[in-house]
Amino acid sequence: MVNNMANTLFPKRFKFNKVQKKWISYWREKGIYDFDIEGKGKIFSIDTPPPFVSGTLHLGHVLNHSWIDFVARYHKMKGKNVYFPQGFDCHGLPVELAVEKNYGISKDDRERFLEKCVEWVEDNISNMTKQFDDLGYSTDWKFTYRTMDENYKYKVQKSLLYFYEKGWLYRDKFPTHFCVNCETSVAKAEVGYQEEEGKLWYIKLPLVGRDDEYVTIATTRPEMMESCVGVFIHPNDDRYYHLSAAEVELPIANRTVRIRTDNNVDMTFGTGVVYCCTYGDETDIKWKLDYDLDEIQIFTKNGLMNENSKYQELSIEQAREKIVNDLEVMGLIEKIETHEHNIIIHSERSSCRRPIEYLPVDQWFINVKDFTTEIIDSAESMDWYPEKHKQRLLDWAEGLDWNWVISRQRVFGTPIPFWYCSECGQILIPESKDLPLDPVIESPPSNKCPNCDSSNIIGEEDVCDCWVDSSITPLAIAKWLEDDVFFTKTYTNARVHRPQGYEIIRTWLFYTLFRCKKLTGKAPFHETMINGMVAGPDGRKMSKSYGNVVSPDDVLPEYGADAIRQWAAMGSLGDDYPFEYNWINIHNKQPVSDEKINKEKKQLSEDKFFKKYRKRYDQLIGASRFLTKIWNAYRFLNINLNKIEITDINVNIEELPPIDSYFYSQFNEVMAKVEELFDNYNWHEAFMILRPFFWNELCDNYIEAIKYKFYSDDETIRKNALKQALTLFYSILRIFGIIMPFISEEIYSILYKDFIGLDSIHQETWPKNFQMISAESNELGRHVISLMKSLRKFKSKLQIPLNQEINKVVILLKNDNQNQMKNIIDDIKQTIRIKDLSIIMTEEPSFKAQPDLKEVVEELDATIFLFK
RNA sequence: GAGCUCGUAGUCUAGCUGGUUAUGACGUCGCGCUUACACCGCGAAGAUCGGGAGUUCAAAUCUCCCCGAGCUCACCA
Repeated sequence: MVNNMANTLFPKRFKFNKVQKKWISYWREKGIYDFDIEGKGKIFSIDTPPPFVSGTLHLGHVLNHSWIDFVARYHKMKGKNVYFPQGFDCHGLPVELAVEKNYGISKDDRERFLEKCVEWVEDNISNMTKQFDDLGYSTDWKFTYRTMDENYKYKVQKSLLYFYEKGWLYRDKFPTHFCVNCETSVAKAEVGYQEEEGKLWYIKLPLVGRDDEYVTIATTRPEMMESCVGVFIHPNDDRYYHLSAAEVELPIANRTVRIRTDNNVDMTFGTGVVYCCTYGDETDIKWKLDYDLDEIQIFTKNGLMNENSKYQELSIEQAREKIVNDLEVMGLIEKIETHEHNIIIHSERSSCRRPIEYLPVDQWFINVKDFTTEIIDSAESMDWYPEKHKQRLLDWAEGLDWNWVISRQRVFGTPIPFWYCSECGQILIPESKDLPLDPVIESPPSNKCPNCDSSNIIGEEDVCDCWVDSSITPLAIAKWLEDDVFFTKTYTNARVHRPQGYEIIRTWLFYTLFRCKKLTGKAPFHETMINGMVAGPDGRKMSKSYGNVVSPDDVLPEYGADAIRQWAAMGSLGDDYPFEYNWINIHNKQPVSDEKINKEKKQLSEDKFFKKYRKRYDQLIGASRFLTKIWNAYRFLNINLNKIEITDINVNIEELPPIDSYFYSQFNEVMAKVEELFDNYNWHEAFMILRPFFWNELCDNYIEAIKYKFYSDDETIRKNALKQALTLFYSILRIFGIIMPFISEEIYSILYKDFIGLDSIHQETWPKNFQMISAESNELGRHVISLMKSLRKFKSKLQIPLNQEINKVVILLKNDNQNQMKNIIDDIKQTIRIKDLSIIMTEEPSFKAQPDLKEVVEELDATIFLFK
């Protein structure tokens, strides 16, 4: 009866599906992961990456956030008061696109559009929150944030106001990537390059004051002639040395411009002479700034020539044709070559893919350039795990030469909370108490421009770059501007940890270091843990276009969170990590080559294909097996707990038998290593130690060596053996809780809760070393285990089944005290199954019959004689 | 094109402040149901550490070159 009960509680396999849901709600009800600011221990704050609200987590998130959860659980166990909130990054173009597509609402219907954006984001957040829970994520949701919340926007806008008052935020006309087809400026991330067969025109420009002398430039954009503001040659170019300060006449424009020298000119391209226009490319922009050149804009926002051009009203393409024609008539075209080049296009919108122009438009900027040394200092003062990624940030900071354009011509984002005078450009700032606000809706503090008295005051329509939002996450979670006490405790006086991927070191980490330092005077982080990218089985980053994507939803239902978290723990710090799978034939379970799979994918219908083939996730299979192993080890203890009545699991360490002494001290050693590795966030190596220790030592050797005592006639032996095993297994279970929270909790609730009394194993502390283990006993235990391993090996060699009894074994030991060995004869006899075992210290004995095996075990200085 | 990181058995991975038979996992092979676990136990095979050169008594480990991968930046008139 008792046994049946035990079996229903403890089936042969760990049924994670039933268990996970139960514990997720239990943890929430009991407030197991609640943060208590008055709690014990120094506060350790984790500034987790807010995922963009795409609606679903991918394996990259799983890796990243599993590690973060390890950090949180580990530090909590080590006695820190861990503050572990999780937020969401809400703003972004994909939201706008989704709303346009799914609801068919246009951006122009601003109010309704924004409403739908919020609605869409909220749906996605609820789904992603569930996914985090399913992963066993130990965040305290009461402290979550969303960058679209009024409260969050308030902080962002307040930070902008502060930056403006300090003079670090300014509005300026600056060339931006502009799609004249979509009539909007676009972020750098939205443009790409496309190879195209173009032409290179060689155009003669007459030199001023020298009759019939020309200099020839090569250009792919002849239509930009009228916007030319300078001509450049390389300072070391002997061919043009004499022209260094000359002036050229611009045909059609009828202006003259100077020739200048600059190292950025490629002498080998074209003629080695290039003209600088408003704006052909980023070099043009750089030169404009470096040499303070004029700005002559000739394009309109919808891709036509403007009033500064003689070709006004023509499209850019038409103008090009016309100009080339006119130049030809003037005899100024030297030659035309065909030319392969990459043109910059609006690549992120597949329906557009038209060329991008650099148009000067009014933009908001944050001055970063002047603060790079401070950022570098902040980065240098942090502990980096691993160290190697620090270089990424330093290189970026040192090489930065432009300020940060923070305005985006979008709708769903944090509004830039200013107004400006359309006459004179005067900025009107809001009052702090009115934040957060949308200047498009709210009226300005004054209806007249304080500078020029104009009444054309316009609310800024642009919204912030998402990094403006996310670069204050450490402040937002610390209730900056909201609760001074909380802020001091969780930011100023806390140890603040920043976990993230290396791909956003130059953005998120960089901007956060900068902004938080400027806003609070204190560098935000003490340490950062950097994870790599999750790759597909082909080693390439997971991407739909490579067809190597695995979604957590593909694997979580089949393997469970504890298995996926083990996969995460096996990734090495700071490096890319592949998620392995092989295609197998469902019928014969044999692996199938990629070529065959690709062929079959094309030939078979999707339905048929998935009936025939499936992916096999070897890493997860390995992880599941470990869970089964853990499960059965505790199941075995539980079976015996149901037979042997004990009221506590206290053990007297000093009086542990040899085998227990040995494994208890092994545990101490393993824990010391694991602790050091965890301290360095080296999950991978720690797990590589824990897994074999548990499996090969505690299960295969320890349990096997003591299990016979569970059936002893002596009640004290039975009870002590069980208590000793339960205690040791409990210590390691607590650590498993960090990586595998569900199975640990389940086992705890069945086996240990009555003895320990805590609501959850996740309230436990890091196990202390077992003190006072007898060194002598430990050493003896080591010998016993070693002898057992050898004897098993011999049994295998002689092909004797493990359950078959050996008639006689004589062990000749040179170095040991025979009296001690007497204590362990029973251990060996019972575990290895030997009828007649003797341990002797004399010289080599002689036997009537030849032993079936005689082996020397060097490390023990022992000789073993075995008679089947 | 530039910078950074990486390239170890069939697959993934440890070691990489130079010095034992290069670690572990999955897979493979042989044998086996020890009062838990066959998703298991015992044992075995399998890597000249991407290629080449150099430094050294000694290199997976340091230096240089080449090849390949990933990320970031630039893609030029």
